Amino acid sequence: MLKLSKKVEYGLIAIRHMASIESITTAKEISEHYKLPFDLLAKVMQKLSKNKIIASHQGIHGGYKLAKSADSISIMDIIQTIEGHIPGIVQCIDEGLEKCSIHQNCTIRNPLHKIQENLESVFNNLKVSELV
Amino acid sequence: MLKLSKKVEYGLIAIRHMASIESITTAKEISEHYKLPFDLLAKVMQKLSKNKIIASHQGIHGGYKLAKSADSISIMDIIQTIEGHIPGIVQCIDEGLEKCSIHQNCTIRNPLHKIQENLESVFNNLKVSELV
DNA sequence: AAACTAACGGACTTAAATAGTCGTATTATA
DNA sequence: TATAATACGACTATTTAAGTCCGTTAGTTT
Ligand code: SF4
Ligand code: SF4
Repeated sequence: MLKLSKKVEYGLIAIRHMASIESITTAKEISEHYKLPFDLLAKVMQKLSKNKIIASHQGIHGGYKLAKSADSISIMDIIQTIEGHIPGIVQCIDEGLEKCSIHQNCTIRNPLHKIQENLESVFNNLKVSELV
Repeated sequence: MLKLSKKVEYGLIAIRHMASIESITTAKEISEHYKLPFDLLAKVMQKLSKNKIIASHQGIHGGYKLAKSADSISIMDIIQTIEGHIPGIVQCIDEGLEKCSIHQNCTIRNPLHKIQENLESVFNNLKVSELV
């Protein structure tokens, strides 16, 4: 409950790595350096690349590097990219109100949505450049 | 990811219900009123009772009511009671550093622990009396 | 004392989300 | 043309969450 996924952790580690070096790097390099499962990391980096957070170069001396400055990438950008959406702490935020079978009797929605806002601002305000 | 469990939601609904009325109420009453699965709700309430957040009375006119004032119960109290522990956003908080297979190479631990602190204070500072 | 009703508690099953793997295609370079 | 990298989709396995079942215990009322 309330746990970040490993994919997000791997993404954060990879992004932080790229932010700390200047040159291009590869998924293999990162997976070996940090002992991360290669296939999983590779897919995470592909998503980050697709969303223009990192830039990719195929071919024999290819790899990845940051596509923007470290202080313009928020943790939420990374989470949203990897998970596909902003994570909600309750079903009605993720899937819409109607999807929750008890929404007509729900008395806790408003306060939980306030908590959600707090949570989002925490992840929005923390930038990659502050990952120290 | 980052989602509250239904057990916690059910607990919050039940607690809020008890906070809004004066008299004793039963698990059956709440489960019917809010259309919650009885067995699951019952176990949640038993945990809340065991941790002295609500008081139980067995027997034919028994039931539950709050054991303390609504402004002295935090959302974290409820979460901690139902989940059995304070939830950590990463493995090393829940299970200890050694349990994470990559902890020796982890570069993101410190900032994530900061986020954890933020998160905890949000849940600690919100009281049942503010569930509106 | 018997019947009733509500809390108590453990074991179990099912469903869903997460984590990890595999195979293959594409692309750029040397 | 061989090589090394990204790119993608399908698949399996593991873990967690959700829900159910069944029997027990304990007060109340008749
Ligand atoms: S119970 Fe209320 S807060 Fe939870 S998902 Fe349903 S509507 Fe949203
Ligand atoms: S990767 Fe780092 S932050 Fe995540 S659980 Fe392991 S030690 Fe903790």
